[in-house]
Amino acid sequence: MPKYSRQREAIREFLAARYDHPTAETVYRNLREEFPNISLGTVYRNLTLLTELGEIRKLSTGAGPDRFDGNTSPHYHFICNGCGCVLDLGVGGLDHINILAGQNFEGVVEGHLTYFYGKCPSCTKNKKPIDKPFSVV
Amino acid sequence: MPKYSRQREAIREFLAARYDHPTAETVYRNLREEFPNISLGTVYRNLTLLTELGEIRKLSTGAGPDRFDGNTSPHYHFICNGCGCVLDLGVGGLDHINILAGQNFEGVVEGHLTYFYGKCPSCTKNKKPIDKPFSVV
DNA sequence: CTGCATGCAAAAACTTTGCACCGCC
DNA sequence: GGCGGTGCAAAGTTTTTGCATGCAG
Repeated sequence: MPKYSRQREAIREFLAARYDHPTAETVYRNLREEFPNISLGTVYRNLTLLTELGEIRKLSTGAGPDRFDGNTSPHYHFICNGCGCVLDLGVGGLDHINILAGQNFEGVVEGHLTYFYGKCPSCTKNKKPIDKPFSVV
Repeated sequence: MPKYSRQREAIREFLAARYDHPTAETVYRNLREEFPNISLGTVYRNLTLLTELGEIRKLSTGAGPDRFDGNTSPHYHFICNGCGCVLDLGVGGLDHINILAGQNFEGVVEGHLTYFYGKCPSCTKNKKPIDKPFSVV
């Protein structure tokens, strides 16, 4: 078990209170208000540790830096092609695709990672993407 | 339409003949046999271009560098937790999960990206992972 | 006190880009 | 010949790490 640290606790709380899946940089900038001397290295170290402990989830979107999610309950993510925002989806019960994937396969399928893409509610209504695509601070 | 180049053609052919989803670095090292002066920048430029043209696919596995797939037909990928290899799966007909994901969601779900995880046939048989996890050259 | 976590900075890992020259059209 | 592609190298972006110091147990 790792030793307690105020920094790690603050990172955990910060992520638990946010629903926009911030990047390490965003966590760092916000944590500096409470810890003016916190370093980006510490943020990365703790994000990695919390991910390994299963207390947060890391999202690798394939474009730009990784994002982090304080919500570890089983759920899926939606990435908007318009503005780049990352949203939680309520969908569940997709585990059957592991069975489908395991058919005609000699190995063992233990799980899957899925990202859904499309237009978020905001971009759907506004038809045009907002000014700053993929910048979510 | 981009102008023909021997380098790009060689990259396309190299990927079409491989089924192990090589990284840019691997493409580079292999191409240097035919083009001793080819640069990593050229490899990256062409991999990006071919991806945009839809002639190859880019795989962002979330760990390590991106990989590239010369097979653009619709299929899914399996990533081995043991040795890190990336395999093609024959499974199809997973599009219904877009419908499921779109329920109770105000936006528009246009597609999804899924990676399956588990033990590849080799790691299943050998029980223990091979010596060099995640190094596929 | 002892050792793990931090802060700081350097470095690593991966990818993109500016520029002069070369080769396709 | 003109312009797009290449080679080379430098720089950009994201993440990791070495080391001295500080705080938790």
